[in-house]
Amino acid sequence: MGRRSDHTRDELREIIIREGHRQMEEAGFARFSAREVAKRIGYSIGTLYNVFGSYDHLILAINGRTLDLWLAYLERRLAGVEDDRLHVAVDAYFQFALDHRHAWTALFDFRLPEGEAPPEDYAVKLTAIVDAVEREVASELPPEHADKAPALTRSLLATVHGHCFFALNGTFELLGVTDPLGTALERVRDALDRYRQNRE
Amino acid sequence: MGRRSDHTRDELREIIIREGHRQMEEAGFARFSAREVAKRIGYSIGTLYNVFGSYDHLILAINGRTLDLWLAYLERRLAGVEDDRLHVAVDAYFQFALDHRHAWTALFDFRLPEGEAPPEDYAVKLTAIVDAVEREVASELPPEHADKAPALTRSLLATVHGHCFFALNGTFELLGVTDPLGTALERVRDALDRYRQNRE
DNA sequence: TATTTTATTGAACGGTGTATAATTGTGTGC
DNA sequence: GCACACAATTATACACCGTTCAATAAAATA
Repeated sequence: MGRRSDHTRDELREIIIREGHRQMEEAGFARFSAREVAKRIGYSIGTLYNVFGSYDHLILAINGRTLDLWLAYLERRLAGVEDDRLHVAVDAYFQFALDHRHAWTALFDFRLPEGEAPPEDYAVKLTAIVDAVEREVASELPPEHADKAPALTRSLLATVHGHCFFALNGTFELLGVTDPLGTALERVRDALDRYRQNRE
Repeated sequence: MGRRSDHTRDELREIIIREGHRQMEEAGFARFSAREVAKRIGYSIGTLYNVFGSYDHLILAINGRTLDLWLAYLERRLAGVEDDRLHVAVDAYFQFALDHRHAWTALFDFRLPEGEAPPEDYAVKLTAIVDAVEREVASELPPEHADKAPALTRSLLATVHGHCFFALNGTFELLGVTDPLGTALERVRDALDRYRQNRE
């Protein structure tokens, strides 16, 4: 068969990503299959490779979609909130991960070949999330420490990530930790206290 | 061929784990292949399945070996150290991950099927590492807060893990973070200050 | 020595990502 | 209106993967 003007290239791209993301949410990274995605949308496997070039690029596109959803969720949660916005942001981190277990986990299961950098649009999506959190961190810092916001934001994200990761992968359950979110929030508060009390 | 008394079952187990671990360090979780391990030790793929029962159990055995090496390294680093032992422990966390990138990452890339618990000996190995760190955390806490050591240890491990993970998977590089270890150590100090200053 | 037990094999199966030659519908120029 | 060129799509082939299992051969037992 030849050209099938049902869809433009971009529409097809969108269809594949949508179904791919659904697949990722259902099956998880380990069981994800590009062939299965092709089958479900009624295209052949070859078409996926014409559109994305490789398995890795398909995964990057799907993970990019997850980042989009993540940022949108974060902004929705923060909209209109006046008090404790950073608290809400951390809670949203956990809640999104719990609501999209497999897709969220896939963000960290996938790794590019050594030395290869992620495409720019992927980096942009990630940075957008970090920037959104950075705004909340900055507003919690006293003005004289405003310059600490970027570095502190990245450290707090790592901190929260560690707690969230251990909560989802069963490590905390194995170790008897019962309130990962509450614990993560304690660590965030501890870090902010460093600057609120003018130590160092 | 039939019984080949070159090795006992346990010796063969050991041989497979040793070569499997080597393979894991070289290729990483995504490219790891049980068939390749079999080929390299001169046994057939069927034999691996007779010994371990499944791919998952083979991986668990290899990851268990990584945990053994991790604990041994941590103890070696702490041996004879008198000051700043917790600092050394955190440094050892990072250094082991860097020295055994692929094997360390595989600990977190691998996930058992939903609802399945890891075998007890795996849990024991993990707990041993946590306990070793807990001793150092406890010795940093004032006596009146000794009861906080278990929960705080698990939280600090998650904190350090998050920083180490982002350092290794390229996230920090993408975000311009230059000193992941130093940043993690700051977060550890912040958490300890909560109890050293008698807040809350 | 005959028989049972046990370790080991390797082929078969259904799945994967990847590459590419062949095919077919569409749009263009004559 | 028709032939041609283009571009999208497919089907097939390939080399791998984890998994299963009947067949086999060597050691242990009787």
